Amino acid sequence: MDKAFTKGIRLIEALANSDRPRGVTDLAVELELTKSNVHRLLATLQANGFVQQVPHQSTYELTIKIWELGLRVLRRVDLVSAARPAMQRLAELTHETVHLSILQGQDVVYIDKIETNHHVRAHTRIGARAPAYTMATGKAMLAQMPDAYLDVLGPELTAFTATTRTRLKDLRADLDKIRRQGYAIVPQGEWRDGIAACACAILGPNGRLAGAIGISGPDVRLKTRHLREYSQHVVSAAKDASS
Amino acid sequence: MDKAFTKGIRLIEALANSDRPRGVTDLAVELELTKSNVHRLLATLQANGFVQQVPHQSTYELTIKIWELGLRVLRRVDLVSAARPAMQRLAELTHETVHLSILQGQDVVYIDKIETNHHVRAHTRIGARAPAYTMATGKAMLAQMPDAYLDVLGPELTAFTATTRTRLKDLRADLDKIRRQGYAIVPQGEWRDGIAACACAILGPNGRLAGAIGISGPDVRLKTRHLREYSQHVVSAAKDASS
DNA sequence: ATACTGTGTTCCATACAGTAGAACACTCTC
DNA sequence: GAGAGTGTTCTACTGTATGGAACACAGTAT
Repeated sequence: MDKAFTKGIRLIEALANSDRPRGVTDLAVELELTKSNVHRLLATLQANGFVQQVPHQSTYELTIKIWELGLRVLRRVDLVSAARPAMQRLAELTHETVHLSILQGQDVVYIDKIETNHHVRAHTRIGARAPAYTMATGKAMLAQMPDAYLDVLGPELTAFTATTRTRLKDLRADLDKIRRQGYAIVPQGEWRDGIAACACAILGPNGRLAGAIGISGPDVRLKTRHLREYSQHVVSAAKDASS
Repeated sequence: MDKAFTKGIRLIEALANSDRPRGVTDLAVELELTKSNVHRLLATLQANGFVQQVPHQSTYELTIKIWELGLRVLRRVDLVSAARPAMQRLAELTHETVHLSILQGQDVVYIDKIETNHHVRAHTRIGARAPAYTMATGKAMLAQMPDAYLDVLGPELTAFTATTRTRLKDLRADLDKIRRQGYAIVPQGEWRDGIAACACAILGPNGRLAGAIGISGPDVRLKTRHLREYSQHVVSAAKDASS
């Protein structure tokens, strides 16, 4: 179904993922397409303003048109501006890095953050993805979804640290607990070692899941008792952001 | 050439431009396609994670995947982080709104800005587009391009305000002046009424045009003599951002 | 100078994927 | 319960995307 379109999409992704202009042959090899195919796809992308050739070379790169489209999508979601004040307050109360993320399939995507001024920082980037079942924000959101939601990811629970939940049973137990207490705590990094976090889901006006807000920092500083203490602030911040 | 792909791209754009989820028929009418066609395109987009159906309705909307791709493109350009310090300094020196933009075909796209704390603001949005020949930043950039660059836009010089240059001859004269003095001044809005601006091009390490930095504000406050006075700061800010 | 290997680009007949239309299932409204 | 809207599925045809080969142009090695 729509073979040419699928190829074009994969081409866009390939161009977005590389930080330098790419040549036709190069792309053809990576995507396992013929040169002529890639060339024609690039030509159509160029005709639509998504791609440009760098002058005096014949390599291609994406224009910022995709970025423009992406901005509009984010503006439609509008969670960022809605949650900003609550995030700011949370950052001042806890002096830890505050994250705002949303659930996208089985992944978590960071859409905003406020950095702490501590020296040791949990190094993350806005726009980054991570498996939802390994993150505090991800778990807080998964807990809001029907049980069936987990079925699709099935046995794909790969371990990233020693504490990563690799059995669906353990994960479901975590989610049950989160549902009961209203917030998620991950005292030891299940995605990156040494990171502790606390998060709570944000619900939209219709009562459906909108995203999650959370704090995180090095587990040597953020002990479980601190997380418990901060959890009330996280919960109220999430409540404030629900609008 | 690549009809299906082109249709798919147009579909993505249509979805990005509307701020609410869209139905199949709705989109089919707008894009002048058949329902089945739109439906299949949406299915492929969905399979690739760019589109999702809103639950309990059968309307479609873009996921933030496009935003993720767009962010990576912007990060590659990297002008934003390179120019930030210079923009900050310029804002403090002039107390006017500072804009960072790049040239995209015949348009200017804002990629960053710092707002003034004055009450009257030139209301613009990051990610917005405007015709290059009507903006201070746009003219500063066009002045860096070979004369032939203007030929493509040809007689498409439409007037937006009384001062908009509608004849190519006048525009070329403006650009000559800008080339000579090293910066662009637009004392009376040629795109929006009442806006005065001053801008200077930013060159990359290879000597090629990278973007432009500029200040703007209401012409009742920003008289030509102020613009002249500030121009040195704008020029040095642009020089600082060239790295 | 000349061959060579690597680019990106153009061309073209064939196969097959995308096309449009009709039929279907479903939800609302009247 | 009929009707007018939806979104979805199916299918036979047709026009388009396909990949291979030929081309043009570079830079490098012979």
